[in-house]
Amino acid sequence: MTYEEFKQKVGSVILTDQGNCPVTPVVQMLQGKWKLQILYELCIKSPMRFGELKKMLKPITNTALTNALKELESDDLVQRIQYNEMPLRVEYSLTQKGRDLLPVFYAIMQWGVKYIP
Amino acid sequence: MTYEEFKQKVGSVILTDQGNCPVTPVVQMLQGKWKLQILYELCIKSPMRFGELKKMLKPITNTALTNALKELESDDLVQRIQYNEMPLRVEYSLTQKGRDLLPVFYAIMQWGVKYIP
DNA sequence: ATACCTGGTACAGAAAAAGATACTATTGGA
DNA sequence: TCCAATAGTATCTTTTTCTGTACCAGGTAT
Repeated sequence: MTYEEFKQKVGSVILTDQGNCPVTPVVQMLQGKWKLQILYELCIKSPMRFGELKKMLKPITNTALTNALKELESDDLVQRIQYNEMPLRVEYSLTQKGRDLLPVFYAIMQWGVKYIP
Repeated sequence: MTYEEFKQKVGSVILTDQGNCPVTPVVQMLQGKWKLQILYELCIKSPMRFGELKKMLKPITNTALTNALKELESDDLVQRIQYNEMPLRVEYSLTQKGRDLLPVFYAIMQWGVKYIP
């Protein structure tokens, strides 16, 4: 994709607010030390339980995992379902909105293939 | 793109390190309050001078702009060229590596079109 | 001489993010 | 009655990031 193609596409698709980068809010939604790794685990396997995620993301703390999951949930990227069994079971999975990030991740990975050794 | 397609593509292309999200380092490179907005301005217009960027990104401070540009430069996403005229002129532009992020930004914007009202 | 232009630096303080440690609620079972 | 398991909370400290303010350097115009 060239500059010019990009400008054309950007211009016609979403550049309604002059000067405000439309990519920023999306990347802000993915910011934080753990969110992307959580989404990645949920891309690979879904649903996953709290403790399962914690094991995969070791050495994450309860606090960090809880906070990240809450934010992802409030952005509607991740769904939380609680089963009131004993012991308690809570499962996390991607929402449709979350799954729709896959092409973004894939574009990033293609860039990574070229530039990360 | 579905889960399964993603897993297949990820698995074959880049998932050599088990459990480590390959998207994370790229997003980390874009983190920080100003970097994306700088890249975005340089997508729209390139090259741009220091003062010109400062005007576009107002109310950014000198410190913040300098730091962000230095990091982008050290990641080889942005190129700095200094012309020793008077008054001094310094121009910033995207490198090829930086321009190759355009498909990523475009994928993000397509997602944004669907989910950001 | 002095003030002004561009493109920065230096440094202190405020604010935000992350980490460490301890604790809670539910309830099934020994 | 007390312990274990899961899925968290609560609170404090440390670390990182961001901001505000002042200043510098080379050269030019007055």
